[in-house]
Amino acid sequence: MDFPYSVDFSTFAGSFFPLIKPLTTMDYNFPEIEKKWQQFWVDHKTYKTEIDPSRPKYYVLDMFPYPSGAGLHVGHPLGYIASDIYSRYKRLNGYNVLHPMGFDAYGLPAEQYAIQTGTHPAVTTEKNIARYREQMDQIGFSYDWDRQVRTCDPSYYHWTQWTFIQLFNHWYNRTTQKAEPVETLIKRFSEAGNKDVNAAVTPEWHKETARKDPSFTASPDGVFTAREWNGFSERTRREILMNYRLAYQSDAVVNWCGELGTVLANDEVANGFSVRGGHPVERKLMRQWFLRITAYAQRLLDGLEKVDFSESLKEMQRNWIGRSEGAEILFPIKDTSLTLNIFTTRPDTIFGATFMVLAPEHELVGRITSPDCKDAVETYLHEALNRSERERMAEVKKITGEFTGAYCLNPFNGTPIPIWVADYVLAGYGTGAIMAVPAHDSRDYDFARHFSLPIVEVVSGGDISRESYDAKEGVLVNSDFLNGLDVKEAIKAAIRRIDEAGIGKGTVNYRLRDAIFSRQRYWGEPFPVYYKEGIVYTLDEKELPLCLPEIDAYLPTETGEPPLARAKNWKTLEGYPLETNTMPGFAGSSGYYLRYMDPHNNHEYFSSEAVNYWQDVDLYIGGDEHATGHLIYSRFWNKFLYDTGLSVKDEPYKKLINQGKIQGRSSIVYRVKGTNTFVSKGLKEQYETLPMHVDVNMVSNDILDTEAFRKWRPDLAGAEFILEEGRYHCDYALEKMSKSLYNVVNPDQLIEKYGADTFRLYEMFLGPLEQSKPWDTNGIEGVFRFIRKFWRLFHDAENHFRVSDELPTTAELRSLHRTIKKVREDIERLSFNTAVSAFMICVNELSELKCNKRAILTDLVVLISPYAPHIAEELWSLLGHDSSINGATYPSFNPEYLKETTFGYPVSFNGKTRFKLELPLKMTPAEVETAALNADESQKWLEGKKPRKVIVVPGKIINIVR
RNA sequence: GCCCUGGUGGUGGAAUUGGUAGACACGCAGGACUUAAAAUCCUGUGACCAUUGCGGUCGUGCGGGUUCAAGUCCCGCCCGGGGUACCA
Repeated sequence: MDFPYSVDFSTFAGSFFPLIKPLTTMDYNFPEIEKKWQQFWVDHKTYKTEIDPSRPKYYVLDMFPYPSGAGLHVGHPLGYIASDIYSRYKRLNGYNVLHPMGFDAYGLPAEQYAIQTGTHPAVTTEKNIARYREQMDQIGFSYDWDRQVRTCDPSYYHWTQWTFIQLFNHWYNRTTQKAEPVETLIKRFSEAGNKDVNAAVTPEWHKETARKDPSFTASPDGVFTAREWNGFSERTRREILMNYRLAYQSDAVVNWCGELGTVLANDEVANGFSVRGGHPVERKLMRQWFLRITAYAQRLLDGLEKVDFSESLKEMQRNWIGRSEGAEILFPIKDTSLTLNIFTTRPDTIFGATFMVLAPEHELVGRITSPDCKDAVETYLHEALNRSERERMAEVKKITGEFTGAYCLNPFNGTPIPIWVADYVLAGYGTGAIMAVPAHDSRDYDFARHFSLPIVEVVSGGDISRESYDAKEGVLVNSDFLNGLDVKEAIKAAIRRIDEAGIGKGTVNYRLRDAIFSRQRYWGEPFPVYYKEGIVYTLDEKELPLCLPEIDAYLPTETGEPPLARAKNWKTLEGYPLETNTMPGFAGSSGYYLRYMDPHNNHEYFSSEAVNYWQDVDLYIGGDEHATGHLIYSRFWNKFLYDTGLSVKDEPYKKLINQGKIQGRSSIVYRVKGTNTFVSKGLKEQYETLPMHVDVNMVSNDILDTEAFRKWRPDLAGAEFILEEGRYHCDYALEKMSKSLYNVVNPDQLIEKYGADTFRLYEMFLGPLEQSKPWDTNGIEGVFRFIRKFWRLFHDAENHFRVSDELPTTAELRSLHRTIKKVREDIERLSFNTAVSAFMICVNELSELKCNKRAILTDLVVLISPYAPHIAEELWSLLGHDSSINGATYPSFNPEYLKETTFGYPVSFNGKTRFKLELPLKMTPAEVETAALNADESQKWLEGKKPRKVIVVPGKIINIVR
C-alpha cells in the first residue's frame, strides 16, 4: 500500500549529520545489545508462528507498504511499532499471534522509473524491498518473516489471478443476496429465460449487446425466453453472460490519464487529476474490465455496523457508497408515446416541479427537441459535451442550459412541464434526468432564477423569495393529496401513490460505481484471459500463474496498445492472443491478509485448516487514506470469498485503527537581505530578512549548530550570525515531510544515536496513536534518559549487574503493581503514550527507593518488553534466564498491594479546592462530613457561616456548600 | 455547502464513568560534581497580584446554560485538520 508522504529518493549515505556523536558514556551499550538480540531472534526463529489449536489465536495486521525508493522515514514505523507492542503483549498473555509483514510490490513509481531509466521494475522493487527490510530489522519487529508475501511474486499473484477467474465465473443473485456460480444462471436461462432472474446486472446492457451483436434479438427491456436463449449462438450467450459476471468487460466512460497512459479507478482521481503524480485526467469511452462491487453496496454498508472502525472512517465509507432512498417516476412526454424516467429523493415535492432537466448525454435529448429549438440545443450540447471534467468542476458556479421545446406532463394532474437540458445534471447518477423543484433545491433554485422559471413553494417553513428551502421538515402545501402532511409522511405517501398508479417505484440509488479493474501498464498482474475469435475466455486454473512476460520497453506500442502487446508470443498454447491489460494496484492488496494464513500453499489460496484457525484479522493498523480504496475493495473481495465458502468471516477486519500522519517540522533561519549574515529569530524584526529552510539535522531544540551550518554548503562557509545570548534560535514551520524542505528525519540516524528501544518508546511517547502530529526530535533525550535510568536499576555505579534477593517492601510492591495495572489498561485501549509515562513514573519511584530487588525487577522487565524488547531480553538474560523473554508470562497485578487505608481528601468550598484532609477510607460519609467540618482549616473558609450542604463522595472528594 | 475530527502552560501531551486541571517529558532558570565539557544529580517553572511570612485572584478557543461540582454534559458561535460534492 502506498503512503501519502511525498518523500523523494533520499539515501542518506554520505550525508552530513553533525548531531551524531559517539556517546561518551557506554554504561548501557545499546548498539551491541540490540545487534546481539536481533541476531538471536533470527537464529532461534523466535517469532515463527504455527497453527496451534491448544491456544487462542490473535491476528495483528499492518497495512503492508509499497516499497518506495525513499525508504522509511520516522512517520512510517509509527503504526508498525504500535502493532508490534500489541502483538508482543498478546503473546505474553498466552495468545498464538499471527503478525506478518509483506510488500505491496506492484505499482506505478517503479514503472515510471523504468520508463525513465530502463531499469526493470523488478530490479528497482527488489532493491527497495531490501532497504525497507534492513530498516525494519533495525527497529526490532516481531514479524514472522517466513510468512512474507510480495504481490509481484508468481506464487502470490497466482491466487490474485485465481480469484479473478472466480469473480468472472460468478454472478450476484439479489434475491439470495449472494454470489452464485454462473452455471446456475445458465441453467435458469435455458429453463426459464431471464425474466425472473433478480441479478446485479449492467444497466441497459441489452442495448450495448444488440449493437455489438446484430443476431441478438431481445425485447426492448432486455428480457428473453428460454427458447430464445437456447437458440442463441455461443458468442451471443457469452456476450449476455458478460453483463451478469462479477468481473466483466464493458464499454464505459472511464478516467483516462494520458500522461500515465492508463485508466484509473475513481479513488485514484481527485479533482480531475491523478492522485499519483498529479496528471490531468479526462473522460473517455473505452472497453475495460470492471468488478461489480455495486452488487455488494448494501452489504458493504450494513457490514459497517458490525466492525470496530473509527466513526470518521465509517462515515467516509458510507459517503463513498452514498446510499439514497427515493423514487423513480415516469413522466409522459407531451404529444409522444415516450416517457421520461427521473430519480428523486423528494417525491413529496412533485407538485413543485416547474421544469425538468436532462443531462446533455441523455438519449432522449435528440429525440424530443422541437425543430425551432434544435439549433440552440445542438450548439449547447456541442459545448457541454466537449467541456472536460476539470473545466466542469472549475466552473461549477456557471449556470448553463437550454430549453428543448418539449414538455412532459405531471403524472398526477397532467400539468405540462418544460424540459431543459443542462450539465448540472450528471449522466452517471440516477437516471440522468431530474424533476427540478426550485423552491426546495438550491441548484434548481439558482437555475430557475437564472432563466426566470417559476418557483412554486410546496413545503412551508422557508422564505423562498430569498433562497430555496431544502430542509426535510415542514408541512406540504399546494400539493393536492399531500397537503397538510409533514415531509416524512409525504415522502411515504407519494411513493405509495406512485406505486399504486404504476407511474414509477420507490428505489434506492448508490453513488458507488463499479471498480475499473484494468490498467494499460506493464508492472501489474496479467489477466488470466485470452480471446478466441474475439470472445473472452479465462485460462484453465491449472495454467496459473500466468507469468508477467519480459518486454523490450515499458511503453505502449506504436499502435497505442498496452505494453504487454510488446511481449513475444503473448498467446495461449493454442495460439490465442492473451489479454494485454494488467490489474490495478488494489488487486494484490485486496486479499493479502488471507494469504498470510497459509503463504506457501501451492495447491490453493489457503487451506481450510488455516482459515478456520486464523479466521479474520483481530486488529488492523494503517492509514485512513485507504478508506475509500483498499479498505472498500478488500471488504468486497472478502465478502465474495465468503459467499463462495472460502473465507469464514463476512467482514475481514474486526477492529481497525488509523495511526495519525507524522508531519514535518522544518527549521528556518533568517538571512539579512543581500548579505551572508543570519539573524536569530528573536531579533529578526530589527532587520530586513529572507527566511531560509535549513536541514533539521543541524538543529537541536531550535538552536542552530552554526559550525555545521557553515560546512553545509560552500556558499555558507563565511556565514556570520547575530546571536541571542550567544545562540542562534531558529524558527520552525509545520509542513509536509519532504527532502526539498530539509525536514526529513529517518529512523536510521536516530537508532544509531539512541538505539531502537529508545526510538520505539519515543515514537509511542509522542502522543495518541490516532492523532496526526509533527515530528519533533526534541524530547527524545528524555526517553533516552529514562531507558538508561531503567538500566541503572540493575547495575551499580561501576556498571556491574547487581540485583538483590531480599523481599520487596510494601512501597516497592505498590509501585510495581500500580504500573502493571496502568500499563495493562493502557495497552488494551491502545494508549501507548500513557503507558510509557507510567513506566517513567515507576522507574523514578524505584530509583528513589533504591530498589534493586529481583522480585520487582523481573516483573518490570517482562512488563516493558513489548515496548523495549532488546534491553528487556538483555536484562532477562542477566537475571538468569536462558530462553527468550518472548516465552515469559505477562505479570498480573495484585489488588492487595494497591489497597490504601487512608485517602487525602480534597476539601472544596463551593467547588473550589482549598486544602487536603487525610482520612481513613473506611469512614462512613457521615463521619467524613463531620471530620471535614471540624477541621481547623474549615473554620476559616466557612467564615462563621453554617454550611448549607455537604457532598461527600467516598474516596473522591468533599464539597462544602456555603 | 455538507460530514467527520480537534482546540488544555513556552512545547509534546495527561486527566478512562462529571469529582484535586496541567501527570509524564521537553525546554528554560538556578545549584551540586568537574580544570573544563559531556554525563549524572538536586531545586524551581500556568498567568497575574502579593512576597517579610501567610497567601489571594484568574485560568482548558468564545458566549450562555445544567449541576454541590464542568476540560468533560446541553445550546449558540469562532478557529485548525481531514473527507466529500452540481449525487437530485
